[in-house]
Formats: sequence, C-alpha cells, structure tokens
Amino acid sequence: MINKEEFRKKIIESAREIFSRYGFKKTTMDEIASSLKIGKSSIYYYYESKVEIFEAVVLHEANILRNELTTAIKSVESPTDKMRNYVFVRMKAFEKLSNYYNAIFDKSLSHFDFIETIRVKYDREEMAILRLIFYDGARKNVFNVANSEYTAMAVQTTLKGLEVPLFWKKKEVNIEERLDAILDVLFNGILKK
Amino acid sequence: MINKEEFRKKIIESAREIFSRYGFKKTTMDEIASSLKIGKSSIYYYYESKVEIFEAVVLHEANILRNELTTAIKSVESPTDKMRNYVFVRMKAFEKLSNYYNAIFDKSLSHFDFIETIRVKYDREEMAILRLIFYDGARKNVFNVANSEYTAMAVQTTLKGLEVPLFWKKKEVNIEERLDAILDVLFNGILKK
DNA sequence: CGAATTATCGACCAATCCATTCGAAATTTG
DNA sequence: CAAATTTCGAATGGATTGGTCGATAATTCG
Repeated sequence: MINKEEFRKKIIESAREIFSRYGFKKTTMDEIASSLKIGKSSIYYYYESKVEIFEAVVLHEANILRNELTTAIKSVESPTDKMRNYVFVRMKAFEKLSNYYNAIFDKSLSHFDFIETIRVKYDREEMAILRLIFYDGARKNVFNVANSEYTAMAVQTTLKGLEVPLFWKKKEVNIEERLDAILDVLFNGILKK
Repeated sequence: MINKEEFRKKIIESAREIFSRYGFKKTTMDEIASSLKIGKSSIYYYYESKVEIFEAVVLHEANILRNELTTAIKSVESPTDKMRNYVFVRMKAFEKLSNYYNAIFDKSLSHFDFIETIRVKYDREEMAILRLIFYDGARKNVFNVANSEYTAMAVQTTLKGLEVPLFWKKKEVNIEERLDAILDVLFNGILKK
C-alpha cells in the first residue's frame, strides 16, 4: 500500500501531534504506536529510538516554521507589514514550540544538543530576513535605521526577550491582543514619524 | 502566613492546571509539589494520595462549570439565547474537561467511580435546567414543545452525542464556528418558524 | 525560654512503567 | 515456493514514581 519511506513520514506526523502536546518525556512509544494502529515494537523497524523520532519531529517543525515565516513576509509589500506578519507568526509558533522545550529542560538534556544546532541555524536565518526587511525599509524611507545589521540584531534580541514569558508559561499570553504593543516596542525609534 | 485549609486550596489550584493539561496518569506528584515550591513528601501532609487530590480537582472543576452555566443562562432573557449560551459554555467546558477523561480511560479506572457519581448528578441538574428553558420557551410561544420533559431528554441526548468527537479528539473542533450548526440540529422541530 | 504542635523534607522502597531487544510469525514480493 | 519485508508478543532491565517514615525545622503558646 505504502512504502517504507512514506510510513516513516506518517510516523513523524503522528509523533508530532503527541510530542507537541506532551513533550518528550511524557510521550510514550506506546502512544505513538497505537496512534498509528501498530504494535510498539513495529516502530523500531522504522526508527532506531525515541530520540531519533523526536529529532525528526523537531526538524520537521522547524521546516514548517520556516515556510510559514517566508510566506508571511511575501504575502505583504510594505516593510512595516512584513515586520508585523513576521512577529505574529514567530510568536505564535514559539508558543507552540515551547511545549517541546518544556519537557526537554527537565533533565538529561545532553542528548539534545541537536536542538541547539537547529536553533543557531535559525537565528542566522532570522537575522538575514530581518536585515533584509530593515534594509528595504530604510531604502523606502519608512524606517529610520542607519545600520540594518545592527538594528536586526537589536530586534532579534528583543524578540528573544519576549519569548521568555511564553517559555516559562507563567500565564497564557494572548498574542493577538498583545501584538500591537509588541510592535510598538520593536518599532521604537525605528519607525519614521 | 496561611492556614492549612488555605494551603489545601492552593494545592488544588496548582494541581488543576497540571491535571487539566496532562491528565491523571501523566501528572506526577513531583510536578504538583514543585509547582508549589515544596517537597513531594510535604504534599502528603495535606492530602492522602494522588487520587484524593484528583477527586478534589474534578469536584472543583465541576463546580466552576455549574457556575459558568448558570451565569450564562441568567445573562440573557430569551429562551433561544439561553439555549445558545448554555450550549456554547457546555461544549467549551467539555473540550477542556475531556483532558481529564482522556487519561482516566487508560486503564484501572476502578478508582474513579466517583466521576460517574458526579456525572450522574450533573446530568440530573442539566435536565432540570433544560426542562425549565423549554417550558419557558413554550409558554412564551417561541418553542414548539408539547412535553418539555421529553424535549429536554432528547436535547440532552443530542448534546451527549456531540461530545463524542470532542472526547475522542480525532480533531480539534472549533466550537465558535460550529455553534450555529449545532444549534440548528438542536432546534430542529423545536423552534417555531 | 522551652515544650508541644505544626509543617517540611531527604532517604528509601516496592511496584509499575517504558524504551528497547529479539526471535518468531505473518505478509508481501518475485 | 523461497526470499525478503513487515509486524508483533514476550521478555528485560533500568528508570520513574506514588507513597512511607523518621528526623528536623519552624511556629505556637503557656
């Protein structure tokens, strides 16, 4: 019916739902298996270990995020709209992603260096995107930035700071409602009049 | 600073968040404890067991639901609006509550007869409320019900049927979007022109 | 103060859970 | 049919976790 590679993808899709809901530790191989209607031991025919599946899931998730971000930017023209869309999608995504982290930073994270690798890679990609937006914004005279590299760095740092409350989940943060306030902070001193 | 009874409540509040997120089985005493910044063994000074805490949480949750439902009904005048509000709050609540069930119907549910007790009690309360709404609706000539008792029973059965997809979580159900369709089903043959 | 009471905790235990292995059976392929 | 692919049940061993207990800390109160 379906070849091995296809079924590997199916496993990732199912595992994604469960991992994103319960995190790494609380997710069991039994759950993943039964969500696919196969026996637990069958999974090991497709993947070597739970960690391997988790890595594949996180990678998948990262790719989805990258796509969402690029389309969010492409869908509008003006630099301010691009920023607005970018920030919105990013915060929304992080809200979801924080579930994964949640369960990782429990203990024994030594296995999860690969997440840091992905993270670093994405920071770089994000920098490139932000730099471009600000460069474009300066050229079009809507942003007041002398150095787009520097501004991009500052904004990225601010964004990371905004992630913290999401990460620690003191409280649900309603992104929709807070977006304008967040953009106010980000645009502080950048937006021309 | 705070007396024993107060702290018991605090425990329930904390445990509520965790149980509602992870269900009974996936929630650990360690988590409950550390969310309160106390040691695991200290919890046993306030409660005898995990099950006892869980029961208190479910009871608490049930009370909250009852309050929400009664205020939802009181807040409007017309019988159709009352139904709309009632159904909305009920479905919303069940969506959340299903997390608890989720983890219970795993196995060894013998301990959880008390949930059935609560359930039965609430079915009765619900029937009383529905009967009243329909009786009032018939009197005000907006509903076409000959026997409000019978209609209430039928509606309750339908509502229970609608819970099923929420319970089994094949997919997220967007209550906001589906509400009108649900009400259409419920009002079928009841609403006067 | 000092003793009684209240509250917290670390260390420990037994039961269960759970990721993983393995060999055998089932199923598909050719 | 035989070979290759796929599924699975049973077993295991190490980690997890609900719960106990006795030892202290902290608080109360005469």
